[in-house]
Amino acid sequence: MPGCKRKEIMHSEYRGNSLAKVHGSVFSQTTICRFENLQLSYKNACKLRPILEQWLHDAEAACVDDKSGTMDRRRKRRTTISALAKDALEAHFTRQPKPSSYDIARVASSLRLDKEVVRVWFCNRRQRDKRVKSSLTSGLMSASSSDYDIANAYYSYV
Amino acid sequence: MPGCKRKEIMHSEYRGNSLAKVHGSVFSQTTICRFENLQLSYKNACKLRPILEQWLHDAEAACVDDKSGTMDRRRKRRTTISALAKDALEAHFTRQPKPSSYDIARVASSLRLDKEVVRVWFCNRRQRDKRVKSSLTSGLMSASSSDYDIANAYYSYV
DNA sequence: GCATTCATTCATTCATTCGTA
DNA sequence: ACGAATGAATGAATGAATGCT
Repeated sequence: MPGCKRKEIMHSEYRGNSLAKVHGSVFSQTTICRFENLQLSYKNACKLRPILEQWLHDAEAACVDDKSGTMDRRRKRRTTISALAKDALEAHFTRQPKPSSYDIARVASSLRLDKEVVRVWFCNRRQRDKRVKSSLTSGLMSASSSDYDIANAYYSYV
Repeated sequence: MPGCKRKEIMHSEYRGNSLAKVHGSVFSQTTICRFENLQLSYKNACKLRPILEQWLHDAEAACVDDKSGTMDRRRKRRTTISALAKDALEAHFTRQPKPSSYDIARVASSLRLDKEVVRVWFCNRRQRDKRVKSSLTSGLMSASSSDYDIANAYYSYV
């Protein structure tokens, strides 16, 4: 069920200016999305729930602009990993989810990717794996399980 | 083959007021059109099929007006891109479907267009490209024809 | 009227920060 | 160092406005 309020909330955030800070923390569209689709770890979800729910409750969007834009150092340009490479990485992952730095180097060179990119890919892959397995599957946080199943479906095919 | 029922269904929707909601989701004329003309991704089409088919089946259009029209913020007025500019963009696309933000800026200024407009144009162009190649037109909906992905591999030059 | 294009919203992937062992 | 939390950037789904013809 897509939250109706979300749009409003996100809106201001979406346009550069952070908004309504609760407890001094603001969250991105990404996190809201994960929350709504139950893609957070159980622990994480529990922590965020009250905060996010309060947001969704408070209709008012008293945009507190701050533009704390302490834009840190240049962000590395996001690399696009081809589907081909992804398949290869996936294969490696099933065989060895936690490759040594040597393995990483090998894979990286074979796929013409930066070592760091490969390393990070495995990190994220492990996270995802864990999320899928531990987040709400365990049934704790009952909620409407059907929603989760749908979300989960996305992962089932990589 | 144009669906006969479609007109009726669309009609009410077309005029601002959402109608017969199935599962709470309503679709626009655009989406119906894409569905009928097989311009959706395989996955997307599968998802929509049951819903849309039910619509086309249910003759009655119990218009549930709600005008929940939480009319979002001002929508940017649609810019019209001249044929000339389009040709140029197209040329750029064949050379580099995924221009860097710097390239975008360059193209934008050379064509006297807003950077954002150019960026979005490329997004949409890529989508179209993918749709055409992967949807149903080409591969008789063979599941994982990743022609695009393979082609894309060439572009991943970091 | 139906189809296509510009625009926006929603979901996922690469990337970074931060606690902690 | 490593995983957990989090986000910017990107892709995917969808729509309003515009064209055809």
